[in-house]
Amino acid sequence: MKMNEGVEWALHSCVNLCFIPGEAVTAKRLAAFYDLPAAYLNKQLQALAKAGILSSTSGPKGGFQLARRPDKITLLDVVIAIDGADDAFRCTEILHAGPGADPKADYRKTCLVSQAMRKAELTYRRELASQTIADIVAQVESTYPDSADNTRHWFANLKS
Amino acid sequence: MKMNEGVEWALHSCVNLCFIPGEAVTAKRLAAFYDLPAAYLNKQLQALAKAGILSSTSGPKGGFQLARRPDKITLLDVVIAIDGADDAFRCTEILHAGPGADPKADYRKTCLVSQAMRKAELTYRRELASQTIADIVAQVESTYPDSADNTRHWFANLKS
DNA sequence: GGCCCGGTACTCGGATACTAAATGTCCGAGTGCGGAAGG
DNA sequence: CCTTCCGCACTCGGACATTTAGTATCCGAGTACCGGGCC
Repeated sequence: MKMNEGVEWALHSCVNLCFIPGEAVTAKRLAAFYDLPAAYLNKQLQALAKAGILSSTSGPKGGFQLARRPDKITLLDVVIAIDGADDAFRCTEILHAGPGADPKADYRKTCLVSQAMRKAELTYRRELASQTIADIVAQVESTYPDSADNTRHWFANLKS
Repeated sequence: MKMNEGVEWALHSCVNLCFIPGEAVTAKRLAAFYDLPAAYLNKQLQALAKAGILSSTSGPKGGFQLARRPDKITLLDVVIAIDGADDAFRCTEILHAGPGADPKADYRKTCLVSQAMRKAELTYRRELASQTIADIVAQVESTYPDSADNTRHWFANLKS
């Protein structure tokens, strides 16, 4: 069980975009901030844009910005945009191959093993959905106010 | 985020082993029950044995059996044995590359994004740890008593 | 007849291929800006 | 001097390699049983 690494980048990028409201930021600059491969980060940002989390603009003065208020973007939204909506535990309905199986049964719902795993994943997703980008930003502001200021200045000026 | 498919097999196999107490069952027979590739299932069972969940015996009349009581085997134990203990979300501490970073800081603990993700995973693991193989077996017994009997007979007799 | 011993068949165990997916890179389509030309 | 138009530089967007991890298979090490030989 390994989550796409782009999720980390996407979350941090969303947080950083919160510090630069109303302005399009290019993938290159977001990548330079953490010294990430720009082209690959761009790909992740595209996924966020396709999911309606970011809005993108082409051409000079183009870039990405949040498509909606940070308190309307949950961590689950970002995870699903980058990593897909599929459950980690995939019930392949092996019971179908077992003796005395009902060919028309939907074991994804009736199999108790599947139910137990699904139940756990549900709590996971519920927890992710309960936290928003705005929450993270607020925590950063209160816990590391200097860091927040530094980030703002870095993106405001061209140099670090 | 995709979990190893062997987890499903391992869980079902553990449940089935509960129906055959005190007897070693070969990987081949466990695989035949669901028409799975025997060699690959064997590999998963080895992982369970290495984790101390199953005990293995070589030679004729050999096979696998539960190494401890089913109510002492949590779903988390099985997941970790097959899929590894690493968190799905891997904090690569990209903050280290950011401006104004503290080289000696452990961002896996201080990074708020990492904390938020870890918090969600913790609830997931807690939920998995709260359910045992014995719970699943008990649910099967009460919900599908016929299925439980069928399984017992299938393993008792050589034919289905 | 009973005991011992070797061969055999069967099991797990780990080393070895194969396949899919994540990771990383590259080039093309589209767009706004800047400058030059003309009025 | 102001307006218009063209070329350019910069951006996202998706198609294309590369590397890693998951999937699957195979053969060797070990062990209990079974049969024959010996006492």
